[in-house]
Amino acid sequence: MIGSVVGMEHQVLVVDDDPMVSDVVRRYLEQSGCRVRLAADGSAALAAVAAERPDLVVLDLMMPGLDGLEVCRRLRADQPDLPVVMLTALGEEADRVLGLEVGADDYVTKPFSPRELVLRIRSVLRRATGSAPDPAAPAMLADGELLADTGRRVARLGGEPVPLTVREFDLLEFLLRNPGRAWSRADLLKRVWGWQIGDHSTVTVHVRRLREKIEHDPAAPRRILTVWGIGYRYEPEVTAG
Amino acid sequence: MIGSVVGMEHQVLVVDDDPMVSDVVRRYLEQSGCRVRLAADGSAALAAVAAERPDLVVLDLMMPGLDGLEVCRRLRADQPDLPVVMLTALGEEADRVLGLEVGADDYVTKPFSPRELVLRIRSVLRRATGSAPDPAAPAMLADGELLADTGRRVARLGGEPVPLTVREFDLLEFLLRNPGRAWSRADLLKRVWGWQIGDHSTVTVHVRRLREKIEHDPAAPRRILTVWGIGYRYEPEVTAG
DNA sequence: CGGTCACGTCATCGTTCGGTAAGACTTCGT
DNA sequence: ACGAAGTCTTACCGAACGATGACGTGACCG
Repeated sequence: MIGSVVGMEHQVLVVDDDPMVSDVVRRYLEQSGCRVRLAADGSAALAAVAAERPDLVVLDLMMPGLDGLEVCRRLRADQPDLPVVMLTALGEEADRVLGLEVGADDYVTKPFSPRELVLRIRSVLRRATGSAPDPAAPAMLADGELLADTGRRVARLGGEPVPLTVREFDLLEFLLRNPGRAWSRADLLKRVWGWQIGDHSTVTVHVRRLREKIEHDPAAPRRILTVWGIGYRYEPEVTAG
Repeated sequence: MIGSVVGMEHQVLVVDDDPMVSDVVRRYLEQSGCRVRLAADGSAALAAVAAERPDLVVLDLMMPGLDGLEVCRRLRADQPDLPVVMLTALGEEADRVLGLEVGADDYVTKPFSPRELVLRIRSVLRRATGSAPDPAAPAMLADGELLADTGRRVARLGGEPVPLTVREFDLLEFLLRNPGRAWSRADLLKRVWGWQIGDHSTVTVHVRRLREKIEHDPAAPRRILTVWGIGYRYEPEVTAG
């Protein structure tokens, strides 16, 4: 059970030309307590946004006519605060960077688990509606000397700014949000990269690069620990609770 | 059973026409604390879901009669929240098929490592039960001073972390979940290693290594006891109450 | 058009793991 | 007490795994 978004019922506009997709998405969103409208193409989407004033738009990247990027740009021009979650396929040229560039608040790669999508949407909604302190999506993640400012997407180590790339920050953010537990490379690929399949060494390398930046001694990491035969685990400096 | 199992015991339905596969999967899942039901084909699966109300379904894609896709669709129509993990042979069709069309929550390609499958299943269950970012809620097996944290895959002896290898942890976990009775080496080979046949000395050696790490005096073990002529038995420090 | 940066991939290398074998030791039946 | 069967202990070695450095590509910038 996905559970309802606390407090109010949100209205979500789902824009996708494939009914197969939009239908599944709608069912899941409705289940989680959202009102849902559908639009099959870009211009319908723009019209629907004007008419319905949704709280969030789920936008497929590849569509006939106005594609997701273009729709997103026009939305941004008009309503910069309207949260947008992008749907992209793996094979598509545009990856997340492109999506984020035009101002999407999050993206989900196809094929995705509907559950995952709903979680992302809820997270974006929570952030967007600026609701009170939300333990599920704090803007600042801190552990001892290490601080991750998810708003500015900047990390600090004892006050000193640490330049992290997009991937590195995503990875760190995920680990900080899910500390203590051992995550397999496949898990990380899926939840940080949004890939269902892929080369596990990608994770290995990025963990290494991240360690290089946030561990005092990268050869003997104290935060991002290797769980042999399993994956990695973030060890909180300060034990929660 | 000793050891407060913090975190609930899930029921999982495994659907596969190949007993070879489903049997191994079942053993691993049971070892990791799930109750398991088997179904050999699609219609049996649907019946079992209706009758048993499992928390999660592991579904083979290729099956005679109703295949995994069809089963998944019908499940979705009825119970959109029931998590499904797909088993697929490495193939090209998998991506398109699996992502949206049927809404599987994850999939694992054959051949797979049973351990990886169990990790995925746990991961899906965790998300599904909505306890995602909760580092305090992994299943803990405890007996007196000894603690096995299955989330972190770390054991503790009186608070002090004890580094265990994958096999050692698996073995300990099994014994903690099945204390008090004697297990033959063949049993352990089957249920911990997933082997039907094999050298019994493998077990002997691993028990030795485990004792070395968790017994105060490995020469006079108080937890993992030898049952002469039979095998081994985990002796709970605290008698179940 | 170079130069830089991010990032995925690959090859290599050192480490760890874990199964096996062999000998020492203990238990048990006679 | 003796031999046989069972168990413990140690050492070894191939295989699996992770760390590391380097390369190729594409995006972005001057």
